[in-house]
This record gives sequence, structure tokens and C-alpha cells, in this order.
Amino acid sequence: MERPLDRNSYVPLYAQIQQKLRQMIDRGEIAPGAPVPSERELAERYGVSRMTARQALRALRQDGLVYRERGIGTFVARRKVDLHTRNLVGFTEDMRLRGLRPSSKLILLRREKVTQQIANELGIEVGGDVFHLERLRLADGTPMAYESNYVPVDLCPDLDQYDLERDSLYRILEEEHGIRMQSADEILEAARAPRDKARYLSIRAGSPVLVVHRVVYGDNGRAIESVRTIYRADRYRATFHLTKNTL
Amino acid sequence: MERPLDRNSYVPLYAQIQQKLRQMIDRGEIAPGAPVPSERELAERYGVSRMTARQALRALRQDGLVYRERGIGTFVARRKVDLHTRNLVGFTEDMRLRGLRPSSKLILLRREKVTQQIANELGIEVGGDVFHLERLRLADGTPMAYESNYVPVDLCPDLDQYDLERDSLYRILEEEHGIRMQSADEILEAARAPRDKARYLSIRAGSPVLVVHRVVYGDNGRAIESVRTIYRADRYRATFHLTKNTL
DNA sequence: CTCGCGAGGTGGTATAGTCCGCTATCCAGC
DNA sequence: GCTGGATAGCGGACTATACCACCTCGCGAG
Repeated sequence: MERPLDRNSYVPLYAQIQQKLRQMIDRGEIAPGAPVPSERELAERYGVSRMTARQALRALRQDGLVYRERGIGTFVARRKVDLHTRNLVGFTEDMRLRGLRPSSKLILLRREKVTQQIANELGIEVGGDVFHLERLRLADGTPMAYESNYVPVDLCPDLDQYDLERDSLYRILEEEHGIRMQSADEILEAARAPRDKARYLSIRAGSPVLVVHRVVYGDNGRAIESVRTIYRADRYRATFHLTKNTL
Repeated sequence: MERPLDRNSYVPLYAQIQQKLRQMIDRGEIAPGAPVPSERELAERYGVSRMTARQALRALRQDGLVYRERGIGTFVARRKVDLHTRNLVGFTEDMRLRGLRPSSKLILLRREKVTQQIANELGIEVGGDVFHLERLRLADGTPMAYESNYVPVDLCPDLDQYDLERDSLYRILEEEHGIRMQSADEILEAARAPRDKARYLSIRAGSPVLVVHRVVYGDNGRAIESVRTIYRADRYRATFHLTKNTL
């Protein structure tokens, strides 16, 4: 009845179990509030050790899909807020998760000498080369955000060879250059739209906007990009899921 | 040279190691970019198994304090953004971490029949009783935010017996009632300050504000509170640290 | 009838290993 | 000088086992 795990896959066993459980939850096969199989049961069912099954459940809790009670069990969380909490994804993926069709209008793409501030954020030397990318980002064809990226040139020297109106920056970095994102720092603030950005966004200057400043780090600890995104306040809300870091 | 671990403590060994390493990093004893002791070295130094040492390092990575490279080692992260990323803390703790002195002005505290929307967010029945708390929140004596909380009465029937101008709601729930927060969903958006809130915040009506809507869940999966906080955009920026959930 | 206690379940912590893929280093051989 | 191989060290994944604290539930003693 149960498709077994692929022990020759490069996907770790705990990730495979995690994926199966996530599917069951997403499809509603386990109702909110209902118990998920216990660590010991998963271990037996899939022929893995308990510690491996445990990792799968721990990851699901981290994502907010389940909650766990000592002495009781693990249960599907009943949350009212949107499930697609921004887990380190770019605009393209973010919009897709919200059921919108993302597109872009290229404003600027060129090599520049990096400024003091950006160099500081990226942890590179002042005067180094970066790609400066500015795009108007649309959802279902209407303006949603104005995004400005800075990426060190040495990470991706041929970035200007891609069609950044149709392609995702993160896809290029990840799939074409093997640069995997590991973590990010974000600062969110409210502000008034400056005149030039307001024009692109089709809103009046001074309208409220949500400004998201993000520095993304790769799995070698180096900064991959610094990006500043100005969202129309009337069309975008940022969602997060926070977890107390008790493993 | 090294203070050993307390094996009789209720604090898990991995948490003790985690704390020691965190101290060393915070105090700058290990410079950013410098290697942290390896799993095997920690295991030997503290007389624990490697898996235990591993948990400590994993938790530090989750917090963004270190990054790990296979085949190389674990290193202190060099980040430019503030360290105090909002890890599921309330206003009081948030301000303290920012080096500000928090205080409050009580606007409203009463029992109410819960509305449809709040009931939905809290996962309780419409018509149930909740405490409705509204406070103006100050940092170093000047208005910072306007906060509106809803807490189910049955979680904390004597909430109105406390001095909520001087006390922290989360402290009361946690220390006096044993209600521990486990996770939270947050929605952040930019907006214009409504007239009544603007007056409390000492800003002009229509000024941009950062609105944070948060639902906090306890470790039994039940919603603890629904809170809506309106921050002055000129005084507050929300910071997050996001991690790819590969444990 | 109620109370208490234990059996058996759960997640949390910890041990002690194995195997793997990756990286840096260093040295021998070309 | 450069290349290739051995080696040592690293984190990642996984196993098998054990004990703990906690909870629920049912059974038996009073």
C-alpha cells in the first residue's frame, strides 16, 4: 500500500518521508488537528531508524505544518493564515505560490563599481564589480513591485547574457551556476513611494509602500546578493512563519 | 580551562554547548569567518557523543550565527544586519534587544464576546470570551507602536488582575500560567495611519505605518493570541533571519 | 462506585558507532 | 614546475539502542 523509499536516491531518506507526509497533509488526507504517524510508526513503516523519521517530523514542525506534544503525538496544525510563508524564495516563486502569474520589465542591467554600502552588505571590497539589476515586477500583468538587485560579478560573470525579463535570477544562480541559497537577512519597513518608483508602480507619489531589504547568503557563508524591493502596499503583504528554535 | 557541562541540569547538553558557543561568538572570542570547533572536537572536549555536539551546531546555524561547509568546517557568519532578528518575542523583549527601554500606556482592557474574524484566527467558537487589550507602546519614553491583543479568557482567566502597563503579556502567560509559545504566523503590510491611532503615535494622520498582524500558537497547537501592532514607520523596522529548512 | 496505579504509548535526549562525499594538504613522480 | 594519489579532517546521513518525562487509559483494590 505504501510506496517504499528510494535508498539509492541523492534525496535523503528523511526528506523523502517529509515529502510524503507533506503531500498527505496538503491533499487533506490527514485533517487539521488529526494525528500524524508517530516517530516509531514511521520508522517501522519505512524501514528506517527512529532518528531518521524524527528528522522528517522536525522539519515539518519547522515549516509550521504540524505541532508536537510530548507524551501525546504529532498533529496537523490548524492555521488560518496562508500556508505559503515566504521561505527564502524570490519574487517569481513567491507570486506562483500566491497563484499569480509573474512577469518582469527590465529597467537596467549593467556592471558597476560597487558602492561602500553595498560592498559592506555583500562583504566584498569597495570598488569590486557587481551587476546592478533593476526590474519592474508584475503579477497577472499589473505592477506589484520595483526590485533592485546587486550581485557580485565573480559569482556569475555572464549574468548579462540571460533574458532577465523572462528568467528568474534565483533559477539562473541555482541551476546554471550551482549557487545554492542557504539563508537570508531581511529588513521590512513602511515608507512613502518616491516619485520615480511611484510612476513605475502606477501609484501616486507618497503612497505607502512596503520596502523589503534582503541580503541572501549561500551555503559557503558568502553573500550572494543584496536586493531592495518596493512593494505596492495595496497589493502585497509579506507573510512569515516563526518557530521557537527548540530542536 | 573549560567549564564542564552540568549533567544533572534540566537544560539539555546540546543547549548548554550551544549557549557556550553563542557566548564566545557574541563576545567576539571567535571572529567572523573563523572556524568554530568541529563536531568531533566538541564531542571530545565536552565528553558527549558527536550527535549531541551536532545538535548544538545545527541550532546555531538555524539562528544564522554560523554557516557550515561539508568537508571544511563550521564558521562564524559575517553578517552586517542586526543580530537581534525577531525570534518570536513580544514588544518588551524586542525593544530590550534593540537597546531601548520599553514601557506602555494602557488604553483598554476588558472581556468581550469574540467577533467572527478573531474567533476564526484563534480557532475558537464565535461568541466565546476573550480579553481585549489595547496599549500604546513606548520606547525610551516616546511612542513606538499601538498594539491590540485578543487572548481567549479560558487561557488566562485572571489577566485583568495584572498591571499591563508595567508587565509583559508574554511573561504573564509564560511564567504565571505555564503557557509557552511555540510558533507564530505573521503578516506585515504598509498602510496609512488612521486618525485615532495617529494621535496616540504623535504622527500625522495618513503617515506611513508598518502593520504587523500576528497569531501566536502554543506548544499544544492552540492559538494563544491574535495581535495587531501598528508601528511608526520612522522609528521601527522589522528584521528577520530566514533559513532553508534542510536540517 | 471512585481512586490509584501501572502498562503502554508519545516525543525528547543521548550514546556510539558506520558510511559517504567533500576538501585541503603534502609528497612522490613525472 | 606541475600533476596525481594518499591521507586526514570535515559535515551529512543513517543505524541501533537506551533512558527519560509525560500523557492516556483501563483495570483492580478499596
